[in-house]
Amino acid sequence: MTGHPGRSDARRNRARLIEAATALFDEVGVDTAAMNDIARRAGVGPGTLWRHFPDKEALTAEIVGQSLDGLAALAIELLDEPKSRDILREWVSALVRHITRYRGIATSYARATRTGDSPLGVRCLAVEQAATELVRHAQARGQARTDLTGSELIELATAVAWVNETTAPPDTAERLLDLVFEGLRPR
Amino acid sequence: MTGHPGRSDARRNRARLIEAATALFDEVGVDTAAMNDIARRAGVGPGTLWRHFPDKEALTAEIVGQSLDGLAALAIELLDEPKSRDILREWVSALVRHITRYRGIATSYARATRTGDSPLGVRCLAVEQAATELVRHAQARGQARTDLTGSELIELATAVAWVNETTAPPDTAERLLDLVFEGLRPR
DNA sequence: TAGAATCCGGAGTGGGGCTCCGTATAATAC
DNA sequence: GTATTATACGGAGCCCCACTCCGGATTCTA
Repeated sequence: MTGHPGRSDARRNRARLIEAATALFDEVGVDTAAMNDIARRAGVGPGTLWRHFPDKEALTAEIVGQSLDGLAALAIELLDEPKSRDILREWVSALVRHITRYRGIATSYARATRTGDSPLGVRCLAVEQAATELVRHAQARGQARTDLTGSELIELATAVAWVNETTAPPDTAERLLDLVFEGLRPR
Repeated sequence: MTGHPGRSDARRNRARLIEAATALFDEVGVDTAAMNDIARRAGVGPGTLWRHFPDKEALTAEIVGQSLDGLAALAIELLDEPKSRDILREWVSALVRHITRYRGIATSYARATRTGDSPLGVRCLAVEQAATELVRHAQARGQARTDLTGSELIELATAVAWVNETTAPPDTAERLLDLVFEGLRPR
């Protein structure tokens, strides 16, 4: 029940690395966090870090992965919710919150989506499929325009998350999402 | 009429640097273009490059600057156009085209907007003022919801430009802009 | 407890942004 | 045309970072 078999110190170091990376990502953001610092913080040599994770993206995927899977699961749950709930809006809010959880993830996420063979890319594909399903249901409920696709929804959510962590004053995400959902035109 | 007074070789080198940078930005994008490569391409030592432009952002500002000023000017022109024209949509399209002109500019633009004292930041402020004016006119024409601000418009445009050059398949910008303007809801 | 498989540590590499200073060159004065 | 001075140039070099390599240590197995 320890995941990989391998040696005991290897498992321990892997856990320490993930812990250290999570902490550093939380403090300074994914793009600013230096790999050497993560290794030092974990009490481990740089070589050990690079053996456990072939590149920085693999480490990012490991940390961001679970909550990404959670998003796919959340989408499936929402499918059965009563028609009164605005499932699409709720899910996109969760998606944006997830992407803005650590600063700099939006870029990694975007790159991973384009080249879907990486460990993070596979997860992104799952999320996109969940989005497609969710959009279909929302359309049937009359809560989304009929020509909207799951990819477009994710692209817009990622865009809002990125601008929220880059340009905009903090916590503008919800306001921007409102604008995107209702449109810039008068209703 | 040579701009800076200074020495003749200095003016010549400055011109060569801008030319080389423009070419490299066009080929590989702003973020990928290495300063040393720009200097070599201009037939100039690295030191010369750094004396003319204190950091990479200054060089970027020099190249992106003119068309940014053009955007502010375009906004003023559009104010006098007949009511049949969709001035807000046209201007935002131009803004997005400008940001996607060189790959990687969206990030520089976003950073510059937040810290408005840089050479690029000043230009961004001008664009933002133009946007505010334009939004006001569009609202008077009934072409924009009344609670929309110029900053929000720019944030969304920047977001779309970024996702268009990062995640999305090429030339999705117009489609995404349509979605943002009309909203994800059914009309 | 010895041998083998596995893993660790950290010095090292290459690239990129950026700096410093001895030297060359353009402008000016004579 | 020459000397002087201010200005600009060139490129070696610094620091930081992602990433690699291998001799040596540690864990597992028989």
